[in-house]
Amino acid sequence: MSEPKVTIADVAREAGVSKGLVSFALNDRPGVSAESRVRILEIAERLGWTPSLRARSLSTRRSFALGLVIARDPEVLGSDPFFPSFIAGVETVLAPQGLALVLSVVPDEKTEMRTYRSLVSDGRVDGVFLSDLRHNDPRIPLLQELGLPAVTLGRPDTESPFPCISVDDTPGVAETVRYLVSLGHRRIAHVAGSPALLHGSRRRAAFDTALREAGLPAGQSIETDFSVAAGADAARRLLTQDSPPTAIVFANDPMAIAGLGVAHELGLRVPDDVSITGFDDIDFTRYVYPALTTVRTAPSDWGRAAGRTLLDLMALGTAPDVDLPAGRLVIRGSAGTPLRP
Amino acid sequence: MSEPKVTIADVAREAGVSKGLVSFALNDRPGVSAESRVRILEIAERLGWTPSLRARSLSTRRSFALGLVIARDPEVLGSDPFFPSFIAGVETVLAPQGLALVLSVVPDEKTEMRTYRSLVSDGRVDGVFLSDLRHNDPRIPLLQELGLPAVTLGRPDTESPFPCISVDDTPGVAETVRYLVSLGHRRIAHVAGSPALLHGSRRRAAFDTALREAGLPAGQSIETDFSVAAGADAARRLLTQDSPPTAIVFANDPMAIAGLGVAHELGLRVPDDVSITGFDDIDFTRYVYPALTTVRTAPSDWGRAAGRTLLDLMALGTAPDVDLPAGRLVIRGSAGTPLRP
DNA sequence: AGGTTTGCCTAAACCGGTTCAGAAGACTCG
DNA sequence: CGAGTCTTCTGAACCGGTTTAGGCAAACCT
Repeated sequence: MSEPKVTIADVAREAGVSKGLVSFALNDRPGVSAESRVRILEIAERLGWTPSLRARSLSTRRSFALGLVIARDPEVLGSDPFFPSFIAGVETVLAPQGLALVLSVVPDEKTEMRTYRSLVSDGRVDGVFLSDLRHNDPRIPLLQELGLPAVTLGRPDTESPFPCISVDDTPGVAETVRYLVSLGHRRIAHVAGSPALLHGSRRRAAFDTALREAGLPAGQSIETDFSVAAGADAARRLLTQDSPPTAIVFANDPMAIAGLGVAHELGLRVPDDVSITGFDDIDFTRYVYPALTTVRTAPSDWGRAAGRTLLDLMALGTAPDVDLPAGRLVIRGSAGTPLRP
Repeated sequence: MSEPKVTIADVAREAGVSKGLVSFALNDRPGVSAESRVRILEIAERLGWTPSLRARSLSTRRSFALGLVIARDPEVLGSDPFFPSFIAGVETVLAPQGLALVLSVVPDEKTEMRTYRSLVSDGRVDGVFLSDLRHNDPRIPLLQELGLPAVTLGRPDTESPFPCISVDDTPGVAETVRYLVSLGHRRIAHVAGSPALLHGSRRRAAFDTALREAGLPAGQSIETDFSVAAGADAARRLLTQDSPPTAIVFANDPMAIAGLGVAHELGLRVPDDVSITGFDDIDFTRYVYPALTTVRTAPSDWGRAAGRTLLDLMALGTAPDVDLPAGRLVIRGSAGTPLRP
């Protein structure tokens, strides 16, 4: 079956030159005559030579792979389409370069730190993506100490030596709130994501600011862990109290969809009795009823940008931050004029 | 920062023995006196030696990584929580062994085949998981030819040299149909998954059989690609025709949730006017309205079983098939007695 | 002319492990 | 006591590339 792998030594012998020269020719580096170069390439081709990643790894001390460590409760992970799309985006830039993606899904943050350490000490990856950025993220100093190139998904709130790919969630949240206000809403609540996560607390801050700018009093906010279950709980709490909000801004779509379910269950009409908005514009949003008004983000663009930036960083030693265009509000049916403001 | 990596040569020098002996001691293989062994281990420990995966890879011709290639439209991938959970399950068995998971998300089947080839020729992985099994799956002969250990997720419909992890979907579908019939439904339709995918066509066959066994005439089936959008389209077609079905069995939850949305949009009451059931019991099902009656499956158990089986296969050269317990129907509110049978 | 540079190439070391042939010493056995 | 066997260990080859030091000849000075 597996015909004996042909090595550069075979090519060298066939071409009557030294191993070193073959290596030079193959990597087209100077110091090889044009004539020899084509002959060597031709012979390598004819012999069906393919480079041995393992040998190359050993001598160049690179692994030709990038890492992504995801620390999330599998439950939360499942309902969040961010990662599949993000990964698909990353792959579009890695694959052409012959780089692989090493994925780790770990249950908690402690394991996460250990995982980074072992990825490095095993030399498994040449760089990593840092997602779900947290406040004062301990992974940044860790990776700095480990000397591993990294790209952060989101702008860290601490000093960071790494380039970041970020998108400002503020405009999307602000647009949402303005839209709701323009429809006549005055009691607007927010179901926030995890306050430990930067995008969670930033969306919340954006919400607070937007209310203030609309001249409204501070609204209710409930913190969650971004999970569908927590979103449902929060919605229930908000909607079963006295004088419930007429609109709820959810920090992500899965929670908003759960909110829709809760509203229906409570016999409330959406958007007549309560308006609901989401964030991310996942696949589902178009197909729930009423279709979800939400802010569109583009996870696969993140993936592409992150991949490119990490490649640049590794090749050039430095890479600029990337600011992705802010998400725009997509208006569908789940938000409307309140029946009883 | 990065202190010069300590190698077995350092340990050997320090212990006053040869490199070979150190290697033997470290891998605890016979031929080392108990005395030397502990001394070498002690010194390795003291020096902070850690094995170089790269060097080991080169000399043992193994990569200590397993591969998963996912060929799916990113859109479909995003709404399907199978893979995140599956991967989390796989990781629980890989991580303790120091194995990594190499993930590839590719857009189409052609790229998929190329990806397998390059994973092998690069020696990136020691084995792979074969998911989304198709009829007459070309990946099986390919992997056989490439000599790569593999585990199939689902039982292939062709001769296969690989162990498979499978679960029989028939009981779940049958239970669903029986339940609907017991509620009084007579016109039951099916929104099937992709006929190219084994689990798609098997669920459909199970549906047909179940109807027959209930003494009902063949029901309507619509084929889809498992995507939310296709599910919504199918639901719309089914529900807008003359004498629409009173119940729709969807081949997965995302489509069922879309079906729920379509029903609402058409002004139909669920379950009074139409009952809807899903398959998989994803996170969302509990939180849509009405909560989805569906069949529970356990993707992370698949992951664990697949991981263990692949490890066994690689270690022992053979591993038995695993039959996972069939999914049971989870009764919630989306299916009920038809108002107008 | 002699010395320096340049272009092309080779040999060998190196990356950090594993593995194998065989040496040296201790032990067994007839 | 000498041959044979075990155990323990060494040295070197090996995995398949990259990289460096240096050799040799032709071209380039002045």
